Amino acid sequence: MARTPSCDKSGLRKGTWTAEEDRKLIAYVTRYGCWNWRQLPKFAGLARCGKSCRLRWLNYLRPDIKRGHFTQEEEEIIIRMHKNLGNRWSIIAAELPGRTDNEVKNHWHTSLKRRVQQNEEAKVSNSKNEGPTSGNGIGSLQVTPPATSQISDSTGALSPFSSSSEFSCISSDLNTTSSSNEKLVFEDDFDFLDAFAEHVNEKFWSELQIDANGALQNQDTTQILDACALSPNQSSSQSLALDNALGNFLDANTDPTIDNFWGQPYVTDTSFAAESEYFSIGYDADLWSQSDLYDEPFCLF
DNA sequence: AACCGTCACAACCGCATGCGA
DNA sequence: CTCGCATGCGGTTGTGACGGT
Repeated sequence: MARTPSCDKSGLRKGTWTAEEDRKLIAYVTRYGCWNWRQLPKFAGLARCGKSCRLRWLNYLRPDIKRGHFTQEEEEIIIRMHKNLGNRWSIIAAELPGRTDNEVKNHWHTSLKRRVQQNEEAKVSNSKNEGPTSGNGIGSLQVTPPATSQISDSTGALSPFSSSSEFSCISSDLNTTSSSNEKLVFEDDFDFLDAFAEHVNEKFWSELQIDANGALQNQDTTQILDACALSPNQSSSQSLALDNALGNFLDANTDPTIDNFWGQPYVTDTSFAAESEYFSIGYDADLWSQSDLYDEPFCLF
């Protein structure tokens, strides 16, 4: 279901995202947020256009994405709203927590559209046979019940990054989530990344609560991420080092089998981040304040 | 086993919109 | 008001999977 990787004339990659690219994007957005999609790939060490990064994050990598089978209730909402609004996919998707406009749109074109058309045809046929009183309106639209396999997975098949029900009970309070009791001390930038990678299979996302717009709800977390954010004013050598680190840090620390890594629920623990000395050591406030790009508060995701 | 048509969906593209200078 | 840039949105395409013949 993926495209063959390719490369366009400008040297930017197109097509299927590799696991390594995903990890780079996740690591970068997780840590620094999406301060500027166009600039992001450069700092994240990705040979992708910003648009592609944004799309990949919003439609696939975001932690609150719900993937897999649409429930009957979700399908009814889509059908009803499409009837009223037409192809306003983003608005329709907004009514379906965890669903993206792209996914809703795809589901409509591949499944619901045909089903609704058949239903309409059936109604027309019935009306011819039974007269004008047979129509019941939108609410009567027949929605095919989910298959047995779908029923057995009543929570919906979630993305590799949200594949457990843990997301439905995310706690955002870093002060109360130090369950891991781990206090890690980071000696430099890359140790943070290494530590991040060590926890990437555990409970990372469980510490973050993200609203419908993808914004962090926990102020403490936002402040932390503000403080550790990387300035584009870094020297080129710093940027280069960062690129290398971002490209390799997870490889060096995560599960050796990529398939296994991506098959795991994307949940890890960030409580260590809140307690780390890294955030008070690695942040140059003066340098930071010089950057016009960062005048606005960070918006993670 | 090979071929072919269809399905599902990730990803791309172009246009629209919002916003700050 | 205009312009340029960043982001959002919806249409469309490309590709692997899968089932039927």
